[in-house]
Amino acid sequence: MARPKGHGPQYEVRRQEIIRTAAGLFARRGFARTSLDDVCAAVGLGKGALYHYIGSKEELLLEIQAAVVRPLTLRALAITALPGSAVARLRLVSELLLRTIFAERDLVVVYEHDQGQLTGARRERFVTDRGDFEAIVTALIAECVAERSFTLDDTRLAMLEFLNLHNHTYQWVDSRGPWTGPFLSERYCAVLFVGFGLERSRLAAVEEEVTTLLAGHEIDMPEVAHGRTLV
Amino acid sequence: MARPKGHGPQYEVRRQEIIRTAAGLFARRGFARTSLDDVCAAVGLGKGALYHYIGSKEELLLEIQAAVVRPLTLRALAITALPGSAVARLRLVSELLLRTIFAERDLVVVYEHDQGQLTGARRERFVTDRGDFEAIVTALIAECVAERSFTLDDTRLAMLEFLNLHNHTYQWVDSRGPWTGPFLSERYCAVLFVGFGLERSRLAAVEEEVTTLLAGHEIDMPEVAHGRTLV
Amino acid sequence: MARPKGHGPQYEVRRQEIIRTAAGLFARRGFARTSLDDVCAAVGLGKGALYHYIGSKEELLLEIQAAVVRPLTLRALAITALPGSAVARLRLVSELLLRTIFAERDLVVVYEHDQGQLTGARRERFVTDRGDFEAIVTALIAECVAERSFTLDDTRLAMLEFLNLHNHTYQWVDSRGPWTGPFLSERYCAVLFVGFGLERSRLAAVEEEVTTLLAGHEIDMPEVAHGRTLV
Amino acid sequence: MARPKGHGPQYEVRRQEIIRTAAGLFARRGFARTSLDDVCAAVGLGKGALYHYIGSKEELLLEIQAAVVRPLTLRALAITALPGSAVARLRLVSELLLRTIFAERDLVVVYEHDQGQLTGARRERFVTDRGDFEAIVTALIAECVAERSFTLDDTRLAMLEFLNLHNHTYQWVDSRGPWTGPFLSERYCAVLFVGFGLERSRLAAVEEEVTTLLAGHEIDMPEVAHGRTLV
DNA sequence: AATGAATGAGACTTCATTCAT
DNA sequence: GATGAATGAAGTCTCATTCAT
Repeated sequence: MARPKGHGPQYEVRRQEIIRTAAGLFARRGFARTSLDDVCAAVGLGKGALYHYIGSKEELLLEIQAAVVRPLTLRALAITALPGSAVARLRLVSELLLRTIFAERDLVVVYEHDQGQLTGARRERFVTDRGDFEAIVTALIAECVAERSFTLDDTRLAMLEFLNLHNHTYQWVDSRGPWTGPFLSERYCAVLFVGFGLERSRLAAVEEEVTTLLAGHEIDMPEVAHGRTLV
Repeated sequence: MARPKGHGPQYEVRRQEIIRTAAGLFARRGFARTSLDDVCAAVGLGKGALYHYIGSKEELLLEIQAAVVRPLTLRALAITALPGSAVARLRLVSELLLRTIFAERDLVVVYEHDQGQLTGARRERFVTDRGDFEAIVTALIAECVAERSFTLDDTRLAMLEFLNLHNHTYQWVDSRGPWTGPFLSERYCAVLFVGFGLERSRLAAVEEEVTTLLAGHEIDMPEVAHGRTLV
Repeated sequence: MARPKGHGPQYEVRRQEIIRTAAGLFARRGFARTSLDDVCAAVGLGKGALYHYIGSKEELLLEIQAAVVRPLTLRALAITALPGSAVARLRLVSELLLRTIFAERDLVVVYEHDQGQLTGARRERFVTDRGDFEAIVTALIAECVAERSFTLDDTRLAMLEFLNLHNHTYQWVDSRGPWTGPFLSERYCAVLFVGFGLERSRLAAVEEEVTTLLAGHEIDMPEVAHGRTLV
Repeated sequence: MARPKGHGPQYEVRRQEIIRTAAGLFARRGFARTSLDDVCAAVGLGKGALYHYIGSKEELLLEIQAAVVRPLTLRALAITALPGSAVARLRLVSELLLRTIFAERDLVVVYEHDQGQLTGARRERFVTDRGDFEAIVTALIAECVAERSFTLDDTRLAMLEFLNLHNHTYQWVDSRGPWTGPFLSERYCAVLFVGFGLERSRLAAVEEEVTTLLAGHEIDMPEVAHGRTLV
């Protein structure tokens, strides 16, 4: 965040490279089990040089978290602001989430898994950021209820169900199935939306609206990536 | 010559006490961030004495994992063998899962969160154990399809959806909502089952069957526990 | 040494059993690398019980050392007192040494190898004991010179050569050659004695005298044992 | 990206210093009884810094072993390749061995004494290295037989006798006698060679040849060092 | 901008020994 | 005589971080 001035033009590039490389290691071995020596080796920098780019190991973790949740929140806000039914927009948020999980596996795995390693002010900031995103989802679900797409008495519980189903995907995205974000999004939402009270017959219309929205607007989302199989 | 090298009668009691105390610490601070010194302090033993009860830190982790997945599998198998519709039995497995999550928060949190810390043979054993449980769920879902309760083309994906929704609950069970396992189970299953193709009108009948089964059989499940709020 | 009174008749038997079992472990793994737990497991006793028989780990080591050097010294003294030429008696001491190395491999290995682990008074006692044995050998060599069997100007150096050649055998006795103590003794002495100035033509006579002495007197020596091959 | 991860120019110097200092401690107190804390104190480094230079305690031991056996083997090979009789060259190998024992007491003591502490692949490598050296000696002895200097039926046993006599010297080199390597070598070889069948009258000629070889060729050997007396 | 050396706290684990029963 | 539990010091090794160059 607050970086000393006077850095060369390559500084930020290198920095992002380090954050992503570190995320890859953290995702595989876990944050606590990965040493900064490992990071140095992976990045090709000496111990001292690494500290020119990161403030501390925990700061590095926070950068990873931020690299996930900040774009996610911005993009979800943009989707919320689109015209169209709330269900369709919720379906787009679902797709955003899953595309992100598939396209940024490492970052997301660290984000989901190593939340607990943050401490103090950094922890609070994380909770706030995550809360912002959850609020967007909750509001969207409430809109769905308002427009009579869903029949729900507890939008907060519905939000938790929505996020349970989506977020836990990080646990097996690497090792199972040859699915893509958009595919899983359609499937997840089919189950959730009908379960939330949407008439099954309306699903096709929702998908059509989603297609139209995707075609008609510049919606900022990660590219579609395929699941891989880990060694 | 070699007389039996047993343990005192208190040994196993103390051992379980240690496993549970350690689970509490691991759940809160994370496995990697919790030192055996912390465990010693919590159980009131010296470093050396702790090793009378555990083989190593990782062995301790495995014990925790086993304490979750082994009873879970046994109990799920017993439920599978009950008479009654497959949907009702799946609903009971859901309740088993959620009651376990609520009653054994600490153990479950460690089980779900610190899988990756196991290595070598211990890791393989964990994967096998988890696979056994997943197979039970998959089979039950297939039965639901066979009895025409669900309309699904991919039971494996359905299983992953089922477990995503349930398992991710551990992430917030401590800090949110004043819900119970049975309550969440009904809610989760209402969404999932209808999403999977069950007619909404049949939900009440399923619940009734569940009540009957619970009343009529000795079904081995953790007691109902309420959510708490962490500091 | 100073044992509390009132021990049952089995006490000393059990004690010797422990000493020999421990020697086996120490010989294989080294004194420092062998824990008393290992000893307990091998003997079939609990930790506490072991301390009824030994004063401490180092005391156990001293007992092993004593079990080697004390009989060795007594037996060597007895040989010295025999009638006959000094060369023949030196040859018998050689055979005593090598028979001991083969028959009591474990004890000897510990004796030779882990001298340095003794401390304080125990160390001094060890040095004294070993010095006693060396003095016997030196005196015998001096007798050989006196009787004109050897031509030497430095009996102490000759003693060191004699013991170098013999004692270092413990280093490979387990893994090499299918030899026996008496065989190696004849070979070693053939080289040494001729090297020390004995006329080669007299070797046969010495061997004959040795045979006569062995047949005509009750000479206390370990039984002949064959080398084994370790796994 | 990945730039060469070298070490500073002082690194190897410091490293050798550490290896030799550690050898001194290991020689006196034994490998197992010497802690890395002791080594740290002796070299004036913190615990962590020590690990910049060594991989582990056992690796340190291996370095010491290698520092003995590798030069020894190379130098013995060079001697083998010299012109001259086999006896003279065997006598030079003897002198090489004893000069090494005297000049590098600490390294040799550790080499001879703490072989058993190596494990796994490191142990195998040690056995191989030692075998190489033994093969050189055996071959030289066979040459002596071939040139009719010795009369032997078992060159392998002769090699073991040769090495027994020489190697065991490490056990007392510190505390006894004011001898030097060349002196002991002449004495040892006088005994061995005559014992192996060389005519005593030829000894002087061998010594003369040795002197000529030493004067006429650049033979790589440790400087002559005198025995010291330990506290 | 980068390096490699150094630090020092702290991690897991082992082990000789003692003690109540 | 014997047990198993407990102790507490010490051991090897790791690692985030700092610093002189």
